[in-house]
Amino acid sequence: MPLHITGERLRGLPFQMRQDLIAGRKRLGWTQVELGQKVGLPQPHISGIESGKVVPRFNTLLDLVRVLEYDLLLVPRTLVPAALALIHHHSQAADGERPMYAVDPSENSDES
Amino acid sequence: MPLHITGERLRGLPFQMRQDLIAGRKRLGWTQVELGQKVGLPQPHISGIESGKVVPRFNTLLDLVRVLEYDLLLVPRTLVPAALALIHHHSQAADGERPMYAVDPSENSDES
DNA sequence: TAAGATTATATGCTATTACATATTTGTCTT
DNA sequence: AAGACAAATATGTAATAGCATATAATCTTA
Repeated sequence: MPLHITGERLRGLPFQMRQDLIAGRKRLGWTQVELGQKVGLPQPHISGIESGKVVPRFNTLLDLVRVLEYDLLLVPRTLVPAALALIHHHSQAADGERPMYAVDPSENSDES
Repeated sequence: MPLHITGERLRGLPFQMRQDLIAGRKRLGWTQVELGQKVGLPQPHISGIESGKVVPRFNTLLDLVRVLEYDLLLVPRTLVPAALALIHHHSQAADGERPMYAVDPSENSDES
């Protein structure tokens, strides 16, 4: 199925991040219900987050990231390419390390 | 019960991240008003975010991170130390790249 | 096909961030 | 001390994620 990014104004998390969350969950062999239980969220919420229908709060996102064995790094943009190279070089567990700036510009912007 | 440290229900962003946001803003020589204008937020909001009184929504945080020339990376936890080493090695502008997992329980930030 | 498991959608209701505005406090400079 | 700039605090309203529940759609497997 074509995922035309434009037009479909999903104000969900960046596409790549959602893919990483889904990949992380499946890598651990968890269902949305199981993941939800570990972070205290109902399955519909996990579904909404993964599908980009809702944006979780930061703390909720942090919980998800942590149980999925990820972490969020705040990195100076000039160093992002180097960090990415390092990560990709070691890429062992699929790809879960894209920067937010790499996401398609059409899916997020200032809401002013 | 001896409180102070734990139990401090600061639902703000992780201490380190707030410090990085502040450091980034000051590195660019911006006031809270100026930063707010660039992301479309009033000064009191910037204040609340920086002081840990409120947690911005993800998109708001992303806007702040971007204008401050940072980026958020979702990294497999096993690779975080390597990424940190790389970043610290290049440490150009102080420290603006701690991982969220690094904030220990004593992240309590009520310095008063 | 049928049954079960998994995921997606729908609806109220609650909680809290976002927002606007005003006020206050603090710091620095003159 | 006074003034200007910066940052923090306070209040009220609006928008939205969180939540619980129910139900549908999809996928898997016997």
